[in-house]
Amino acid sequence: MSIQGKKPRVTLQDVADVAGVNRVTASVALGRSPRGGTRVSEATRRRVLEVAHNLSYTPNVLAQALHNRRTHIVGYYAGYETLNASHPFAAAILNGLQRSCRRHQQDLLLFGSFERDSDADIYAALLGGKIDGLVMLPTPLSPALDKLYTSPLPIVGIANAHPAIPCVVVDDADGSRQIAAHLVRRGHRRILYRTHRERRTSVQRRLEAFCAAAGDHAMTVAVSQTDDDHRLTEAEIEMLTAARDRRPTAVVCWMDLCAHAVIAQCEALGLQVPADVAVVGFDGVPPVLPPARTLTTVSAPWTEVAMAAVDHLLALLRGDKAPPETVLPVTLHVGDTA
Amino acid sequence: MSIQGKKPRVTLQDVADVAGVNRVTASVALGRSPRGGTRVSEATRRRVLEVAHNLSYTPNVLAQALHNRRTHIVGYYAGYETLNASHPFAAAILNGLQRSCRRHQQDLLLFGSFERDSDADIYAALLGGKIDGLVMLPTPLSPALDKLYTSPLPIVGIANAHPAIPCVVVDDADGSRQIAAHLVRRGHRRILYRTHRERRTSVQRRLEAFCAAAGDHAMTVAVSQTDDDHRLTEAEIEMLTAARDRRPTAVVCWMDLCAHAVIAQCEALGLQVPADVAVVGFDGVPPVLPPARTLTTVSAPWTEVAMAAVDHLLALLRGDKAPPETVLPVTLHVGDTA
DNA sequence: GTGAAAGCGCTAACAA
DNA sequence: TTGTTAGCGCTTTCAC
Repeated sequence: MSIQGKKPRVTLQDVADVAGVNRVTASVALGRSPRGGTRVSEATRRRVLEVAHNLSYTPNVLAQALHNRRTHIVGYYAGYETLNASHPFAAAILNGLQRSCRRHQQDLLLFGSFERDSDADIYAALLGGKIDGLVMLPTPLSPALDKLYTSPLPIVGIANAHPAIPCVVVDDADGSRQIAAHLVRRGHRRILYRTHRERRTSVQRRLEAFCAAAGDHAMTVAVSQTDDDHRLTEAEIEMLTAARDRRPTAVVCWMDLCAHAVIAQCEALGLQVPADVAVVGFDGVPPVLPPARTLTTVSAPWTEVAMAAVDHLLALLRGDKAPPETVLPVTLHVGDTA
Repeated sequence: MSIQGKKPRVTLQDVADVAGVNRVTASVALGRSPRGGTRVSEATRRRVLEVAHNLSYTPNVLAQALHNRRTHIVGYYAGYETLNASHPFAAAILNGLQRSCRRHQQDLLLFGSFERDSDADIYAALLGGKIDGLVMLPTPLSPALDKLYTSPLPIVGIANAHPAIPCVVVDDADGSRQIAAHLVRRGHRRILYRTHRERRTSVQRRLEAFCAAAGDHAMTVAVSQTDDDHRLTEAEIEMLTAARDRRPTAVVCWMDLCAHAVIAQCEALGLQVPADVAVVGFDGVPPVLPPARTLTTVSAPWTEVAMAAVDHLLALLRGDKAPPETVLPVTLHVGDTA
């Protein structure tokens, strides 16, 4: 193992000293300056460049950032949600953020879940100046974090719309309508819609659009609201195991992971999917591993959402403005579960 | 949408001005200083704190970092490999890094793949001072990047051992031996071992240990080396479809994703898994979605590897030293494919 | 207990 | 074409 962290970093002053010029001259010669073309003589420039190379000089981006007020770091904050990269949704977002950041030569700083920290700490971490702007997943925040939206920090939201910031979302309502239309075609009339308790806009929009569309198609919808996406409630089990002519013939879940959990539990209850109950999800991130069941789901372009979010954020940083709400289209993918 | 990026940040000077004290006094009063307890009067301190709170003052971490030479940011660089969060391995690593970073109050900066950038650019990005230390996936680097190992930047490697830096790896050799033992018990004698062309130490160790163990167990091993983990080569297909008494009865893959691809293709060729060919993987990251087949694989604690890496990195930053090679144990998980 | 001075490394503006 | 001055926001050292 090498002697790490021992050598002091090579500074611009060092380069200037060796090259026998002023710090500033060296700085300009290194070419990042505006009209550096005429400022430094060709001879000097070459000398400085050579010295810099010999010394393996790398500019201290911190000092640059302090001066320019630009770190070229974009932050991602998943709200109170843990940023679990194993979660297909989170992974898709992360991939999009990375792609876009690379394209724009920005670095990506991940803010994980802060369960333990106070809101003040989160606020400080986010506004400490490490990042130029923030992409976030707007969830119902505590009041203390509402300050975020009026802070000097440029913010773009994804997945959930929020009136205070530009947001990039998918067409939740349309997805729900597509699901409803599909189920009607398959002859379903009694639906169990499984939603999430937290009032995120995307969750709400999916639910409302589905209920509306279901009404138009003369389907009856029982709505089940829960915190735990992975376990059926007593009430749900009771419904699903009721008499054949009364129980719902399809379960629509607000997101894929929930749908997969439902499938597993239905099968455990002796219900065939989709023969006895059809199951539909929402998100449609293609799995890397071949899954047991190909879920019928609304496929949403989460990677593109993340990329658009970074684009908009950088527009804000340039002083341009970003559209309040960008809605990306979704598609229904019919699998073997509904 | 709010007026973003307009308000100037509130600075320590602002706080000091309003509180009617010197910048320094304010700084000390804010309590980050060593013996601030006695330095500032209780009255002053309270006043400063109150003003700071009223103004929603957040210290500029950049300025702090410039002074302290500590950004409290840990970087992760996946080498030339794309950091694909959908890849179970990458996701497990990311989760581990995040957990450990949060625990240690560090931020995590992701360096994506730099395919397009020159080595010099990578080097500059990594050494620019944004990060205090780096966790990386040592892969056979270009000579230009070898400088990284002798640079002042503290580095800890994961997954692949590298003599120049402290590394955290899993017990590749033991995993291979467990696989060999399992296959012998199941009566396999002719094995196809599918390895990767790039000479990473983990890949090498798995291969060598497997061949050695296979030899001990009197199994014959055909080694197939390839760039493309997802597609069987002509030669492999030929082997697998040879006469029953000559073809390999088991395929051992250097990693899970490869194994899943092999399974799919074997089945496409009309070969039953595991009846006609058994398939074994390596990595064993538990999938979030229920997979079609439960792979027989060596399960490695990648999340813990990542966490240990951050721990060691922070030890280096403290001036302590980290063990050259930390080896974490693995376990064979017998699924339904071998 | 408090203020003044110096410096972290860099760059924009102004002189020479 | 080059050097000087000043300042980004903060903290540590040393006088008062």
